[in-house]
Amino acid sequence: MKIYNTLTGQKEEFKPFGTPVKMYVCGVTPYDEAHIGHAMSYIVFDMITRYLEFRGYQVKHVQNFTDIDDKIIARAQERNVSARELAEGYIAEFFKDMDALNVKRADIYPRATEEMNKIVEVIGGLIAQDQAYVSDGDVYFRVTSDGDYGKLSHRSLDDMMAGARVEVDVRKEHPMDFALWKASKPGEPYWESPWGHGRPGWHIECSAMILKYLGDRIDIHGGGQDLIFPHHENEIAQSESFSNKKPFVKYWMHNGLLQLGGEKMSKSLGNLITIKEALSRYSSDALRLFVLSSHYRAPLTYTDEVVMAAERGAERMRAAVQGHEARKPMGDSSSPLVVAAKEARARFVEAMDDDFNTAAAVAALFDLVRDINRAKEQAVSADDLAEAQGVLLELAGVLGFTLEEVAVEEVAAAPFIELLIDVRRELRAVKQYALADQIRKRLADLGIALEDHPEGTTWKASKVKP
RNA sequence: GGCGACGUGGCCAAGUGGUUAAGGCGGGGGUCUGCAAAACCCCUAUCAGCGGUUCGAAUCCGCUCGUCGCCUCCA
Repeated sequence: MKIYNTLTGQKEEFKPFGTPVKMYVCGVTPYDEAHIGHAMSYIVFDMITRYLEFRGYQVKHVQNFTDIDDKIIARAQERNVSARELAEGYIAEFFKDMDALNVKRADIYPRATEEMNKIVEVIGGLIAQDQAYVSDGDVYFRVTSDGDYGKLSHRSLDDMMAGARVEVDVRKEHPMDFALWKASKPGEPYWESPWGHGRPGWHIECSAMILKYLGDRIDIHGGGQDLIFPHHENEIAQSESFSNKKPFVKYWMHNGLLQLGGEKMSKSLGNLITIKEALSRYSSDALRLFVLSSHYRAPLTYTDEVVMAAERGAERMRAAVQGHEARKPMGDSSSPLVVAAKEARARFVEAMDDDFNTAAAVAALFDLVRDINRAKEQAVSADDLAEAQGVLLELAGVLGFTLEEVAVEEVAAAPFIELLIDVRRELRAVKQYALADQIRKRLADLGIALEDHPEGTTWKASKVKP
């Protein structure tokens, strides 16, 4: 399989260093609710993890929490709680969101505040090698000590200086030098270090955690494209300088950014939609289909129209696996449906092997959906149908779809819905269609869709408005 | 100013040198239905513009127009 590597700008054959595949994905700074941009990123890397496992790789997945930084301190002071309490609360919310999105848990979730020993060790090592220096209680990384600084974002120090948006800071030797350790101000949380009380800079925690939990060379490092510079650039500089081993990361993977109404959704613009808000309107499968309908490296624009379209698509997939019953595989059926399922699988794998082309993989799934529905009308054997549905469920599962019916809060209302359906059946029996149709219409307005079949009437909750 | 991405049907989105340009949503017409819904069938594009390379280009090159991202906290 091939993976696009930001470092080289090319698709490369995936050859991990060994087993397990070591993967690190940048996590969040838990000072607020996670938004749908985070959802996109973690859905993407969830899909990548699931596919690697589907392809037989064992994956060791680490994701951090930046639970101490300026924003956390500021927010905690606003709310009059400790930085730790604030972070703790939003970490719990983050896990709720990820679970609701059916994002599989990483193996380890280290937190910056709990990795101070390793962080201090790495900073100390860099100072000892003269690649970092202490200045007024801060510690800075000396970018000129790293011969290939800028290789990930593909620009030179000269290019960056030409940007001219760098502030002059007398504490730094070079304007692009960045903080490894920040001295604390009075009243701020701090940790002990050889350079005085302070806290780690943003980039160093990831280097330290990777070195500690995965080693000095890892296979995949992921995050949003907005992290390429400066965050990941600095991580490479620190890590390779400290360990003297290259490459620090074999495949750098970056997802495109989610836009909202044409604008990038970002904390500074304040135009955020939280994951909870999105999930109150759409199913998690719909959000996932929305994300995976395009390539992970392409930017994506969130609009109600497009997510609603994904909701309808998700409903069609769900309907296709309805009534699936697990059966023993029958071996080699030559029925057209089973053959179609095999073809869908082959197309799916081919698409995914090409840098996780989920858009093409999803297309294969929808073709299988059509084949299954067609077969249902033609009353194929239960074994063949179960087999094809099983393939659809399996492949959809690799992309992280649950294909479970929309959870109905109205479940408590189910007996009443059944009652209305009974009444309506009586009305239809005596051809009181106007009343019968009114019941159907008003239930539809409440999000309950009725479907009349020769065998009787079924109902389901729907997120799609009639 | 520097670096980079992108522009495919009404909307979203694959395809990056050669059979009928995937798929989803929407729209139109059918089948089914008391009517619907769901499902199925059929229809709905020549790839921003111009020029070039080539036997042949959406796909390569150049220019023009347009959109966007990064360079600052950010997934």
